[in-house]
Amino acid sequence: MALLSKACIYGIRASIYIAIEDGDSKFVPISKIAKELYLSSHFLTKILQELTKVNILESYKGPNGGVKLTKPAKDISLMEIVESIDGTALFEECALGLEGCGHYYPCPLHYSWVEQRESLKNLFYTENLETLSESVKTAGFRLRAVDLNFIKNKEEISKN
Amino acid sequence: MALLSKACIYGIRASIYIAIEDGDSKFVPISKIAKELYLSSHFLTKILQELTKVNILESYKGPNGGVKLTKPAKDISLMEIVESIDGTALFEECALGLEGCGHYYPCPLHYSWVEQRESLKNLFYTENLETLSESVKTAGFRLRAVDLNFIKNKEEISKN
DNA sequence: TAATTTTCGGATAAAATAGTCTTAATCAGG
DNA sequence: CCTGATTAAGACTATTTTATCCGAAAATTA
Repeated sequence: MALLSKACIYGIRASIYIAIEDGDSKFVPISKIAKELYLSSHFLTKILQELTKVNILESYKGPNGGVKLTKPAKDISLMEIVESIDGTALFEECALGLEGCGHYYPCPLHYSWVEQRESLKNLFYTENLETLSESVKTAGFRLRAVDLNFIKNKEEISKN
Repeated sequence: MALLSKACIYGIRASIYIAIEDGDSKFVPISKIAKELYLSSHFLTKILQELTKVNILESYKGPNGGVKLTKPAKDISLMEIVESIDGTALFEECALGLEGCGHYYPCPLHYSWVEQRESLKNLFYTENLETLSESVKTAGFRLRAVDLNFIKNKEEISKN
């Protein structure tokens, strides 16, 4: 099991890409994003529709159309995107899935998990489309898959 | 999306229950565990079979049979259980799902996530069936659902 | 040996997630 | 005001996860 669903991961990658392409001032076609990030354009369309619905993106039909950010990249946190696609379960719920878990009726994992959860929440609130797109633009951080066939030492490159 | 799958959550709750019932020295019937924790005994049987397969549990058929821990509760970490059921993705993989993400080809979230991931890993390695079952036995921490119909202020009880 | 209790494991069903495809609406440019 | 390009929307399919059911096998008790 992963931390985020694929839909969410794709939505985040696409959003960062839009920010890189100055998608706060002009429309970026979904087909272009999908091609650049090696994603299915149909699936991505469906995901970005959700972000349009919650007003993180704005879409425009027809030639020169596409999607763009509704506000400056620095004002869109990762949290907004994740909550829109995966919901708030990860940041709000009990690790053991017990309803009503809290200080009054804690589960055995409650206090450790709350601490962890808050730290995770903080991470997602702090990261935003500006910080993330900057690290791609200036430091060459990666937004898409690497063709592992060209890599000699696969163990090595996965080191932290 | 939640942190852990339901199968995993049920497996953890059941394991803690087994530890509480001194399941390191005697067999505890799965039907009893399921009944006490309000879980489907069939589904739980299937989940615990996996824990038997990886040698965290030992099973015995027939009357007075059931499952028991293969080693002392304090030697079984939460990590062992989670890895057996949900795999290692959560603790090893890139938050954006990029293969080969690491120091050499980091994704924009890499360094923040690695820090978080290590902290999460530490939590799961530290917690074990003894610490967890102790908090249920001595502090009355909760292993099963509360009937929320009896609770007046549902907001209040979910406070951290 | 027969009845009972329990796990094991395969078959199936239901629900959630992931992904594809088609159609309709809309727009730009000629 | 056509025509081609482009996106939105939603129907459709596939896969994975979650859950149930049932018969078989194993062990115990009587």
